Amino acid sequence: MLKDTNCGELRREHDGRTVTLAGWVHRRRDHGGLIFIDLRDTTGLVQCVIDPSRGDAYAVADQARAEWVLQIEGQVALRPPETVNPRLVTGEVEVRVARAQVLNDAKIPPFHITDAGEEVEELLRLRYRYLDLRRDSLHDTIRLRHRIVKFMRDFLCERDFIEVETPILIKSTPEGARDYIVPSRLQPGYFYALPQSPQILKQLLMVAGFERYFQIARCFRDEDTRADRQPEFSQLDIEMSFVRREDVMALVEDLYTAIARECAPGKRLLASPFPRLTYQEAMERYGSDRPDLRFGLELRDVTDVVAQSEFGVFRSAVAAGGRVKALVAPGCAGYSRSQVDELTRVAQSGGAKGLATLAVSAEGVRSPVAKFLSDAEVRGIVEHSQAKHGDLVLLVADRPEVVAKALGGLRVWLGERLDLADSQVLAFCWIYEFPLLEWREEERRWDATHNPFSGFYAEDEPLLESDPGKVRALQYDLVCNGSELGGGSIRNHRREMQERLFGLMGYSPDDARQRFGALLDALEHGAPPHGGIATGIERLLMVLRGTDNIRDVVAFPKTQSGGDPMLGSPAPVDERQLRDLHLRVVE
RNA sequence: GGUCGUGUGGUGUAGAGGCCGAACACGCUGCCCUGUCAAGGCAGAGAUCGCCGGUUCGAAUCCGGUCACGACCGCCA
Repeated sequence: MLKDTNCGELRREHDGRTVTLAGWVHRRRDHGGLIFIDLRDTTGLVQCVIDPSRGDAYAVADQARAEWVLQIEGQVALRPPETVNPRLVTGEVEVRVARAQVLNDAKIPPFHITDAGEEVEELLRLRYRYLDLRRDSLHDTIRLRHRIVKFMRDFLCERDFIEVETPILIKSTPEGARDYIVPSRLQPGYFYALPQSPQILKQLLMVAGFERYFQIARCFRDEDTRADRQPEFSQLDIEMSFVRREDVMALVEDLYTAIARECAPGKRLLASPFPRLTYQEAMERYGSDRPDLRFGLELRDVTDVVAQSEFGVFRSAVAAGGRVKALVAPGCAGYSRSQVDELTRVAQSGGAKGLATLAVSAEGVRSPVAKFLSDAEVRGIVEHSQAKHGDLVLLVADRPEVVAKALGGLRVWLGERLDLADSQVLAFCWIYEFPLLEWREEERRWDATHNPFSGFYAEDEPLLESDPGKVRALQYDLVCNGSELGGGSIRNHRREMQERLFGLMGYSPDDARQRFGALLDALEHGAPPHGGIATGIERLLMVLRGTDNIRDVVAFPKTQSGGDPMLGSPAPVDERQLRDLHLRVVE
């Protein structure tokens, strides 16, 4: 080794020890005589002092510049008391340099490699990702990612799970997300697809009798990115045989509780065991199936209060089977016209046609719609919404889904604007009892709300014929701080039932065989009852690191247009390669 | 497919039709300096304002297009 000690690990008990370090010049301070070099390696940094009396070492320190790679030999010494730096973990000591050697020089960095202050344009950071990753915060995130993944592996191995790798080149099964496809050289005109998830393969492993499987699985979805979505990402994929919903949930809850304790010591769990909300309840109370439980701001139903109102917007919405719900913005009664307009835009982006507001104060209620409402109605709204003096009541009237989406969006927006969420808190919760199916009006068919292999409550079976939208799936989502960390279900392990569901989803028996033949066949060969879950690695890291940008938790992320500015991907390929693959680029 | 935002020395910003032959901070180069830690002092180099076109006597600034990056809607079983 070119080093025998890590920079960031030196402490006062190492006083007097002779060490060899190797790392990067983090900062150099030249006093004309003395030169200080903060030498950085993956563990942190330590101050090295070079005295002019050390001729060769001094010459090295004299010419060294930021990000040069040096090997330094010297003696650890306690700093003079008045020069101790309490902001550095290594600040009580320094290394008195005896010898120094340049292992490599470095160009002037294209941007400041530091977490202090300014944000560098992200494109530049991505082009030089290997430099950006040197920053403490990113470096630490990638190391945390490793610790979490290792923790998951250790945790599951201890509980008799085995990790199985499943193929990356599989078969395209249209529906769901768009597949990335890979042309076959040996079979002209045929294509592989990259997995959107190993769903079918892990179910087949259950049929194969492994009983407890997991994988840190790479998944690929050719859809537009978002702040929390990349074209490729990782999931902790789990599947278990002979389990009930409770077993899977308990396992995952134990795992995530332990991760929070071991890997995020600064964070506090809001509640343990994790609260459980039915989908119905989550939508009613929070207007979302992934509620941020770090703050209240629950939605209140005032439909009954205004059902007979003179106010046409409310009355007609109710008459059409819709609802009127309220959200209280605490302390916002004084909002200006433009601030209320902003709230309205948020509501509209959630699909609402408009937003009615009531400002509650000691003097009474001010509202642009007051003239349409009776005193009793105004009183009823204030009472039902539990608004206090100084609060602003926000009302949306529409179909229940629209009301939920609009007010749910406003709730999240207000949570941010009013800084209601404690960033040190992890509010895990489970959402369960999702509807199994939803009606797709454009395609005139039922479709799985989550996953077409989900089982459902046995007692709901008659509803499959009479009212499919009411069938409750054995599906559960793990949610934390308003982010969907993952979801899973108990699967259908009998062919007849799975085929029946495919039928409801509009697949002919032929279609179903075409797409899911291997799984359907396998279900006939003694498939055990089974279920599992898949949770996003990046989503978890985002929550733990408190970032809203997925690129912060991926070593080499892609841009919004799916490219990598460092590698220059995607890129054209040689004519020769295309020929081998029986492809021609048109246009 | 759509909506919105951003693009000025190496980096981050300022600039709102003539005051811009583009300012500031950091960085960089040179000189000075033996206890700093975002070291300090002095001097200096460095950008025609993403790209193309238009309006105007005159454009970094206004307009159109385009490219890149980002946020969002659609999409993400």
